[in-house]
Amino acid sequence: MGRSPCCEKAHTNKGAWTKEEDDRLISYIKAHGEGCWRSLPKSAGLLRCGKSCRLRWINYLRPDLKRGNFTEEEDELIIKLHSLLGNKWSLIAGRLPGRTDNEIKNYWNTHIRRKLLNRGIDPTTHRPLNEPPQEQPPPPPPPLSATTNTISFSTIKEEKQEMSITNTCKTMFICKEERNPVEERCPDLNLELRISPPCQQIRGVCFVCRLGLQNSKDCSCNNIIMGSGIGTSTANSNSGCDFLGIKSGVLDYRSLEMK
DNA sequence: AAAGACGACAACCGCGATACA
DNA sequence: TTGTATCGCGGTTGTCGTCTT
Repeated sequence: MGRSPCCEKAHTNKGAWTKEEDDRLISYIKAHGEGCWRSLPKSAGLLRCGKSCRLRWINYLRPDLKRGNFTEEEDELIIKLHSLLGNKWSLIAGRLPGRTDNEIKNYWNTHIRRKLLNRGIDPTTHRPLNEPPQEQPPPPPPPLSATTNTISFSTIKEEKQEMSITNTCKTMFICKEERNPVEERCPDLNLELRISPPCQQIRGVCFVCRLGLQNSKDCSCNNIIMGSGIGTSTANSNSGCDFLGIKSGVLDYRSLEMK
């Protein structure tokens, strides 16, 4: 039953990779291809965990990697993608050829985060720091045709991820605008997903409270009552209110479009 | 010049999803 | 159907180089 253990940790090297280890890994993968990470170390004569080999290959040894500084265009793309996807580094990396999730994650934490803070933007929410509470609900989003951004999800893996987002949405009462069911089967579809807090933030009670989590940090109706929240919550608006601590603006997937 | 602080990034760890026996 | 291994991901840590005092 099951499989044998991933690796014998007692007999594996840890820490920085040597040139010799790199060469062994590269030549083995060139000869046999990627995959079978579990058996790769033994076959390649490496005293490494398969997991470690995979990481080393994906992040540093792959021939298609683009090394060097990020361009301004890449910076802006990362920021935009992060505002849409959050810390989904692998998805973001999928949109930046030659860049890895680990590289982007490190770059985000060391450069972009600071860059956004200098701009007065919260790197987590992508909203202005110290944003004053809004008296009025945010204006309704402009017509879709005017706002749709195009993000191409080109790999099967990413499509799978998209599906998981959709499935998650369903379990979280997230509304999906099924404007054209045919598009769902098309790889070039515009998902037109809209993630909203449960439409029923009824009578000023947020979804978190409805789950019995009153006074939770995720409670947004406190914000309404106290008038001191991030300020976008309204009892009768679907747009712009917090949902489990995540801005619906951030979760507005209507702008994701499959290519 | 030395020591501590800080930044950058490579690598590890833990977890969830999935595959497999 | 169930238990376990594998894979892949995101968060965190460790280490090394550079800067500042």
